[in-house]
Amino acid sequence: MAASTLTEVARLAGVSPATASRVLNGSARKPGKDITERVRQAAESLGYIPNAQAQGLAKSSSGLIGLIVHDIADPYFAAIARGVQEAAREQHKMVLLATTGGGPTEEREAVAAFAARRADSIVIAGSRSCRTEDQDGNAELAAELDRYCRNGGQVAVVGHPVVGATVQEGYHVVRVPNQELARRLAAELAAGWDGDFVIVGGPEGLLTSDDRVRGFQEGLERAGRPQAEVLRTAFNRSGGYDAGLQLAGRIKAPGSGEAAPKLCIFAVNDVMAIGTAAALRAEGLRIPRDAAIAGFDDIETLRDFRPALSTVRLPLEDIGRLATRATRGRPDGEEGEEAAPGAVTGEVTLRRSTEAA
Amino acid sequence: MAASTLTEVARLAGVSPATASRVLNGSARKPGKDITERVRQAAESLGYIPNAQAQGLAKSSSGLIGLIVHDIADPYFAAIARGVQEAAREQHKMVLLATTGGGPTEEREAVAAFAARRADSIVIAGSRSCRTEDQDGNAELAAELDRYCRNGGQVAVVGHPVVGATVQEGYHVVRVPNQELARRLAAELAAGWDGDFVIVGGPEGLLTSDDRVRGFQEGLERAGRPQAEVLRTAFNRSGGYDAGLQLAGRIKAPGSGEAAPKLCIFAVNDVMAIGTAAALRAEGLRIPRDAAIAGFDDIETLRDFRPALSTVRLPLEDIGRLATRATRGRPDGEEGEEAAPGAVTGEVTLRRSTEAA
DNA sequence: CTGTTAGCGCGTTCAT
DNA sequence: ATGAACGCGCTAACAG
Repeated sequence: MAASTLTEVARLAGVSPATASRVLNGSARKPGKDITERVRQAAESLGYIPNAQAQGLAKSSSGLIGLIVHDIADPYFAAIARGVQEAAREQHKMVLLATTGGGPTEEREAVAAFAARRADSIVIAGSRSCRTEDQDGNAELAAELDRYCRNGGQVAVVGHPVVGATVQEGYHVVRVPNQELARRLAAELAAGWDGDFVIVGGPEGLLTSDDRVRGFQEGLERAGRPQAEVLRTAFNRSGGYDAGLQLAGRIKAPGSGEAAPKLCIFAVNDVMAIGTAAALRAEGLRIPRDAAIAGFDDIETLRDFRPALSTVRLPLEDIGRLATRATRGRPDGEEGEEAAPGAVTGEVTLRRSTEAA
Repeated sequence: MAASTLTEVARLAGVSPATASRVLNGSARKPGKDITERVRQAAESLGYIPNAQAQGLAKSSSGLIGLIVHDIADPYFAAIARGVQEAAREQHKMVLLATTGGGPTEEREAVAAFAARRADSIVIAGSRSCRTEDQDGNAELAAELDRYCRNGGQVAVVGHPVVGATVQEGYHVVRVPNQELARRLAAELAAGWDGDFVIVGGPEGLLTSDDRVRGFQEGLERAGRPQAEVLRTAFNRSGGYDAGLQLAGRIKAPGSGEAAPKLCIFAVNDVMAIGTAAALRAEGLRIPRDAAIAGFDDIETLRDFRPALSTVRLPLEDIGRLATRATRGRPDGEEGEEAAPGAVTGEVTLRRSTEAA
């Protein structure tokens, strides 16, 4: 009852396995027209499906692309995954998924698993961490990637290079201008807002979060504004919610004279911003009446949120696509000096959630 | 520069490949304690990573689970994917992802690709279609699945069995009580709403959509209400938006005497509902003041949407988990007669978007 | 242009 | 308890 093999097909067609292979799977030189047809029919009638494992073993290349995310249900990663998936399809490859929760240890395991499967390339989409507790994990992850690359694997990382990874062939980084974009967001916000700013950030050491915090502060400084206080919390909705509760208390508590300067909250990603907004609302506050709020990423599913969330648009899907393509050189016969892997740019998008009115 | 092999490890440890294999990968009988240690060290120092392709070839089983979705960026599928991923991890397997856009032809290709990779099991998460245009595609898909199962593959489908698929060993269906839940939703809605109902459904022939439409109509009927008009549109946000525009015109246009009965709109999934709501808003209408609206699925990311969306909560993550587990028998040594694959239940969740006030 | 031979890296019988 | 030999299904280098 096992699937039929190439040998069986060959036998039925009355040819050698090699010939059958040449007909059915892409080979340089094509057999005669008559033979070709016979083999095709035999394969058809047997319902032959090539064994990719065996092909991989023989060719030492698996047609697999490994994708590492923190959480596939997070719309940020889901969007990137879609881009990766598309690019993979262009390359006639399949995507292997690994969800790690963000820890370097689990990421290392994922890389090892991909290496074991002989994935042709690996895309790492989650933010890097440089916390001291992750130091050892990062080192091991770096070592694993290093080995993977040395064995001919291709790696693309979104955002930041893995801490401690040796730059080498096959190791690509799709840089995301988080800092610069956060700076511009701060600039535009500062231009239309008189009150104070507060930043709701992820845990210190999360590079993506840190970049955005730093950029935002820079933007404030250049605008002649005082630095914003930074609240550290989890890098997800519930972290945003917690911060929101805290801020709500603060907004309502003090001698809130009618002229108390309103707060503008910058959450370092949209999902956190939504959480923060939910908390404020739960505490009876209105946006942007009682406080303004801005996010980052411009998650598609959140675009219908009201009041519309000011944010920075990131081409998530493109990022996934670019990362995947970077692991393959230029798509189908283009040239150029390892042409810029396609610069990622974002766009500040001010909406109602930060309107002063 | 290629990765080191088991043979190399064995040589370095001064043992035979067979022994090395027994030590490094799970085998019944364990070699001597001293040998074991030597092999371990050799493997360590060489950075040995087993070649899963070769293992798979030898054992004819790949440790792979194939997951088929319409679109991984759709939060519905992303949630299911998370569940699948978790269950896969329990089974020490990896997830292979295929995005098909929903067409049976692409689904067939995905199944073939999974079969080629010798995936141990396949989870199909997208809704089935029984449109006549998909008839041939369905038949081929069914045939492909059939063959896959006959070769020992395990299949789990979420919602409906593939149209035309032969029921057989290894073919599981995780049933989702869409119809019943829609019926209950209609009942609860009817109890608190005097106006008319309209249904925003997906294209006719999409089984999930059809079930929900049918169930809703049944619920209305049992409540003594007239059948609702059904608008057919795309099964996604933009489809919902289009329907919303149309409905907005209708709501505003007629001799809208102050006592015109308000409309309650049931969109067959949350994403469509959000689209519809966005369109109404864009046309200057308010929810639930000018019209009520309800969805289906209770997508997590959409829970912070305001006004809070009435919907039917579906345990999406569990569904993914159950489907995956169904392909494996009971998890790690449980017993019972192919115990109910874990019944999926949902819960009507009324929120502000359908408040009569 | 076709068939033959020899591995790819590993698990698993068998003997020993 | 260990090692030798074979086969998983296929591709690639040869030979014809």
